Amino acid sequence: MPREIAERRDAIPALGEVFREHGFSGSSLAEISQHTGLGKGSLYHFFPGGKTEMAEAVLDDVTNWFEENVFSTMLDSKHPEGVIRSMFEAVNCYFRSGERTCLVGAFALNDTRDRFGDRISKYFNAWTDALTSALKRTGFSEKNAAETAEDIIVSIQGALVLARSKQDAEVFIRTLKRLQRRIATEPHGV
Amino acid sequence: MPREIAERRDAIPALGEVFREHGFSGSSLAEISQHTGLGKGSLYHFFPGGKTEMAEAVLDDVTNWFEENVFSTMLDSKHPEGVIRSMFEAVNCYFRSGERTCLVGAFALNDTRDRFGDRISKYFNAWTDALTSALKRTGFSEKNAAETAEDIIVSIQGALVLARSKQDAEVFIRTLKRLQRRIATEPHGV
DNA sequence: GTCTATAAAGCGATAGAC
DNA sequence: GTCTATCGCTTTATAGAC
Repeated sequence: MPREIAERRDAIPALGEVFREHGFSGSSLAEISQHTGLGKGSLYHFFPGGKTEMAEAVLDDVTNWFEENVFSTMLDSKHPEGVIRSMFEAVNCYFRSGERTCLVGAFALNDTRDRFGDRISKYFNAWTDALTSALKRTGFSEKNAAETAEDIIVSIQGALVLARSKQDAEVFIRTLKRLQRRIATEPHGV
Repeated sequence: MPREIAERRDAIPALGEVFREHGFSGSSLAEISQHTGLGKGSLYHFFPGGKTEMAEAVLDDVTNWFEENVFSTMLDSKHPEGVIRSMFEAVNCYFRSGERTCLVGAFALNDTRDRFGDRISKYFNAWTDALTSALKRTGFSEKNAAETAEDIIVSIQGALVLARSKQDAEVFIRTLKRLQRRIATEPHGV
């Protein structure tokens, strides 16, 4: 049986939890060390760039997860309706029905964005492009697909903010349902 | 001519800027001292509770601003349509058309929420209640008013996240326009 | 690859002179 | 009310033994 943390990538999930809970500047190496079970020596061995490199690795991991599990199928599937439904399922699962926050969105709201701006842009641009592509293939006009994709991603992010603000995950669940209802009934043209 | 910072409340705007830019744990007393022009001695004279009391004062100030300039008229005005339009104008002005983030929302996304949970809840509950009240008086059914109010606040918060993530304030401007269009054309019943 | 020790700087907060 | 000096602690990061 392999050790729990034998290589760099094994530490990523725990790192993500720490950054999600405390933010970037609120995450100390002591907390990171405790939560990953790795001493400072090991942490700097795996991440010579220190905390910054750890956060970069987490952001890359988040984006890769979405690329592989969500975005890729949205860009080329023959069944865009099913793919969009799958996106909502994946989003609901990933964010634990509103109990979990979006690390990328949280990093964007203060000067942490200055450190990781390229990765933050990349995540949201990839999501926007993939969803726009899928919407177009369900019959949305070019312009309406782009606007609806933006609307959906905006609402998901806002629902995460409001759900955590009010300590009411139902806000998130209601929002996802509302969005799905809307794209099912809305006129798809301009 | 009075001095720029002669009493506690004069420091609040600068404090707000620092917390908005760096987050709570990322804001050091050195930075706060520099940006407010107050030495540590003065800061602790005005805010004996230290950084926590400073952030509480800023959150209270934000909520008071919204109470006085936005929420109060929404709760009792005879002209709810105009009041809702005014809300969007005030929101657009306050958040500088998407260039400024929401301090309350940003605090909510990590463990900073644990320190200020009551104030964060209060802000969003007051906003939700005021907007729901105004929507009901424009003819929305009880249930639809509550859901639409939640939708609008969710979208505003999400637009702030996405605008800053993509460094594109147009996301925010487009979202406000879209929301106003929607409440003007949507059926108001259940 | 993991540990301990340690450096050097920064942190929040306090004390006391003025 | 504002200042400087300082306390005690934590921070990130490195060095070197194992």
